[in-house]
Amino acid sequence: MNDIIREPKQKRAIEKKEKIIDAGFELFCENGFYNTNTAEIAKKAQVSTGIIYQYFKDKYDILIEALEKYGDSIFFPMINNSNIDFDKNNFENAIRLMISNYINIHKVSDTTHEEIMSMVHSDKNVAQYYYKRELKMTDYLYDALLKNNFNKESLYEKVHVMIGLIDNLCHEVIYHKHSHMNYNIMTDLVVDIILNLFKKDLN
Amino acid sequence: MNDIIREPKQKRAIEKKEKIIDAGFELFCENGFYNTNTAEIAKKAQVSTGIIYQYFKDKYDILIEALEKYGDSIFFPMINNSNIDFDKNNFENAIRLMISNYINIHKVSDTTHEEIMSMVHSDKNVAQYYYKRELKMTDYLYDALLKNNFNKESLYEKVHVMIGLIDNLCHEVIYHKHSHMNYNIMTDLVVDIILNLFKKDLN
Amino acid sequence: MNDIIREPKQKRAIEKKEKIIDAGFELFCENGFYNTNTAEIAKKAQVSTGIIYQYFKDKYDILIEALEKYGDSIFFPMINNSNIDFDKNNFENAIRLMISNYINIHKVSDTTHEEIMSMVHSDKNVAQYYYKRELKMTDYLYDALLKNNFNKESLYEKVHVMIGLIDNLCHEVIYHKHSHMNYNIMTDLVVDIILNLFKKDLN
Amino acid sequence: MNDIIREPKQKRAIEKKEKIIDAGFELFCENGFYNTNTAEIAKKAQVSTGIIYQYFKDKYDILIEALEKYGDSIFFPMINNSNIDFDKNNFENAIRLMISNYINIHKVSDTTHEEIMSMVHSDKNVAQYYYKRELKMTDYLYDALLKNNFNKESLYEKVHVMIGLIDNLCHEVIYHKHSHMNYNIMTDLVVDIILNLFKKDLN
DNA sequence: TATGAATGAGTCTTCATTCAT
DNA sequence: AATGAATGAAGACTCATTCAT
Repeated sequence: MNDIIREPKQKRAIEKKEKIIDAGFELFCENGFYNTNTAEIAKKAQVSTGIIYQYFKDKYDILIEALEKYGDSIFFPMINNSNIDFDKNNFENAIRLMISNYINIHKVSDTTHEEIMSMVHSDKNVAQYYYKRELKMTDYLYDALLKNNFNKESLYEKVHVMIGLIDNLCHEVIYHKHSHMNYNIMTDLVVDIILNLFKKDLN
Repeated sequence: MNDIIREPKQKRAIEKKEKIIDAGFELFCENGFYNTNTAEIAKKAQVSTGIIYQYFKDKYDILIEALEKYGDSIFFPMINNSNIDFDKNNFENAIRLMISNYINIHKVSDTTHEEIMSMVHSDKNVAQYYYKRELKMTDYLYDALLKNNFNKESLYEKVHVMIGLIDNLCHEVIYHKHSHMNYNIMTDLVVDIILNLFKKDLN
Repeated sequence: MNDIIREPKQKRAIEKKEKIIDAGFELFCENGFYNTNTAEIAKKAQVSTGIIYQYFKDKYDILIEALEKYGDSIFFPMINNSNIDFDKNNFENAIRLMISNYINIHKVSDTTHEEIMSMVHSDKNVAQYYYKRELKMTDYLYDALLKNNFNKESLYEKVHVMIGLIDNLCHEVIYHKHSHMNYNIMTDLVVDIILNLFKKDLN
Repeated sequence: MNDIIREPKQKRAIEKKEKIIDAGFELFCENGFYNTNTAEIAKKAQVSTGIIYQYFKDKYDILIEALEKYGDSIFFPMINNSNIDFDKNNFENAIRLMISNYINIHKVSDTTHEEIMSMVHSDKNVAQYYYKRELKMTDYLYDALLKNNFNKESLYEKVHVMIGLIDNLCHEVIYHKHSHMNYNIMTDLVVDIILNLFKKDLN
């Protein structure tokens, strides 16, 4: 294993490194880590195979750097790109918006999310990133609700339960297709539960 | 590929096949599918590499047969081995029992569940098994509640939401260790939500 | 390697050995020696794999015994099953009959002849059999012509050349399909040559 | 299967590919395709096993490329390296020269020709090459005779019969060693037949 | 005799990583 | 810094042959 990892400082070199990260991550997300080889990554990044090992310790290192770069947008995209208003008067809308955001994003990049979650479950470092982002997301919502004068008591736990509910619901809608399940009912159920969680705050 | 797959009929042969399935599955669960090779499986099963291919089409086939064998107990162990009483008067206890069952089982086999979930997310066939079991679990609870005179309306969806809540909670307790999180509060929260879901049934 | 090869004396055992030879030879002729495995042979012969090694030293030995058994009919089938009359007055007919016999037989078992010839070219023992049969065939024709009062001088060589001509012609007709070639002309040419070879005898 | 087959452009790489082809072909010709493994090829070519699969799809692909390279000189060497004069006044000499050429070349590379012919009989692609070369050879002789004012009628068929006669004779001389056969007589016989074939052209 | 389960050396092929240029 | 050719260990799978019953 090469132990001289160069940290690129010239613009072109930095671009090259980025290209490798992007190409690698795209392939990992499409086909999984084990089904992606370095030759493919190099080809997609329009780079030679040798150069990869100047910027990265090994193939796995590409994954790690990619997570550093794309963690936010990949793991919890629902808050990343949109500014949702969590005003008490708008709360139900806010929740429904989060749900539809989540579903839409995942519908677009189907395999991506699955391959990432696969790695979350099999690799401790990927799991770390996932949990870190989950925490960040929880904190973000916690702060947003606090700013909107929601009661602080058990707020952290409530937020976490809320995220879990939305997460489950969305997966159900996107992947499962259990034939007996009525997703409109289930969505209303989830929204009701969340509103109920915060009922003291909302009137 | 060898197309003569023997279906063992003699007692010793059946035992041998079982041994391979068990050894393979244990290794897959410990190290993941890609990090387990056939030589290791053979060694752990105290068997030659060749014999594997008399009973299984390929390495992947071992995984599939293992899922067939252990699917129930692996995917949704909380109901598998215990008979929980879902009488209305006992409902809160029943829920708390499911939660502690779940947590206890998973604490024992830490990596197992994670590696399995990894495969659920990366392999369509494993995912199939998972969803099938999830459905089975939902049906089981649905029937149990119906038998105890819970209202049929939206029952299926409620059960599914309930399972999701418990699932999330348990993962949180077992893996996450978010420092700010109070798990007693969170557990109470989840129990409350579930009781609330069925409040019309419970008084 | 097992060095105790049993020579079966009971009727059932002899039948079993024959069955193995037949099954093996059929498969060798269909798919080639290297693409045939002992499991297939055993299966086709309705016999266990183990028993093969009681009657045969190894897989190759099956081939050898099969050649012993089927050499005549496989290598030079044109004279094997038909009694052709080589009377001088009927000579042209006799030749044309040999040609059509040859073509018909080979059209039926296309791969057989090819796989056999492949082995003739790669295996010294198979080659031996081939040459032995070729000689036998030559002798047979030699005797037949002698009996019909053909001149003895250079007869042996003439017969050999004749066989070669017929052999080539038939292969051309069966396999080559050279687009520019007119096979009727070629056949007449070959017949003429042969008649000419024996012109002193024929008038 | 690796789908990145490199077409080498640097001189050294091209040499390496050639080395693999040569080593592979030599071994195939010596021991047959099935009795040659990639490790041997790599060793003989002074190359690592891995590199083989950068230049060739698989082991079989080496054979195909070798045929492309050596097909002419292997299949019909009698015309390849010598310019024979087919002038009518020199015709008998030309034929006798072809015969001795053929015999000499084959005496040198004994197993080669046999292993190749073995493959011709068992592999459709190799057969294709053989037939293509045979055709080329026929065309070459056809053109040569035409240029020397031989009659066009049935010329193609005559040439083909001639090649077959020479082919048979040479094999007889090289391999068969039939004890009763007088090869001088047989050679004279074959030459006579060929002269007779073209007797209208020759006086 | 007969079975068919079992063996394990051997085969092709892949791929992360290194190295000569 | 960069290339891409080269390495070779490792992996999945096959199959002739042996062995326990």
